[in-house]
Amino acid sequence: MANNLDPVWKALSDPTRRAILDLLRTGPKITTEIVEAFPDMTRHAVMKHIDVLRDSDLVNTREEGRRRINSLNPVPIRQIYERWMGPFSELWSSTLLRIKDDVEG
Amino acid sequence: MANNLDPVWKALSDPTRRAILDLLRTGPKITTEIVEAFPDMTRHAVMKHIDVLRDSDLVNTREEGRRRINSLNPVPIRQIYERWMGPFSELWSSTLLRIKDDVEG
DNA sequence: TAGTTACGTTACTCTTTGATTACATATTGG
DNA sequence: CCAATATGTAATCAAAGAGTAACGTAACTA
Repeated sequence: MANNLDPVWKALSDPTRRAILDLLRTGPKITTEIVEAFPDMTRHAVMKHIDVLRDSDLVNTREEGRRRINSLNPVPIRQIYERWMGPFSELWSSTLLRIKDDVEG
Repeated sequence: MANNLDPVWKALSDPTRRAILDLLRTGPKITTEIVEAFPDMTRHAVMKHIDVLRDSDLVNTREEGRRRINSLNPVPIRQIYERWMGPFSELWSSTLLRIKDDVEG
């Protein structure tokens, strides 16, 4: 298992890629289905994003004939939460945060 | 309150900036203190990272004489968790995930 | 088997980003 | 006041990232 989450952070920094992950949350999709969900972009641009997601292990791809079935791997997202966001969550319940919410809300 | 979390994602995608946030988790720091925590980088490089963190509202800065005191704002991190990671957390406990873990582990 | 479908590879732009260098300003302690 | 401290601005540069375009291959199906 890859232990360095840097590529995952990089992958998540792009809104298109996060949208692809949102899409895959509803179930596996073949590449063409994903491409068609982004009509403002060329097929190749979307495929590059899928490549990045696969390289960072956020998406698994298995081939079935001429189709490639892409499915979400939620493990790296969970790792980001546990390893990095977890420590910050202590601050979410602090008094300072509540004050800030009051001021801004 | 800023509602678009895109700049926050971008800010978090850089390991140096995440390290700065980790540092600020222990309490507010003046700019020079942060700079000195990254001896492999020039002062300006670190300051630019602080600028990005401030622009994305992850860090608040107040001036005190010739010093700038930088403090962590955990709110955007919480928002990322709630708005984006939360929906995925359903999958963390799903059967699909357990099967996947078994296959890959 | 011929044409359509699904996907891949390579190469080339254009923009953004991370970092450096040089110069400048403001504060403060002695 | 003056030198050291703390920070800021501007110009520049290299590398990475996002997107497009052109061409190619393998598989299904009618």
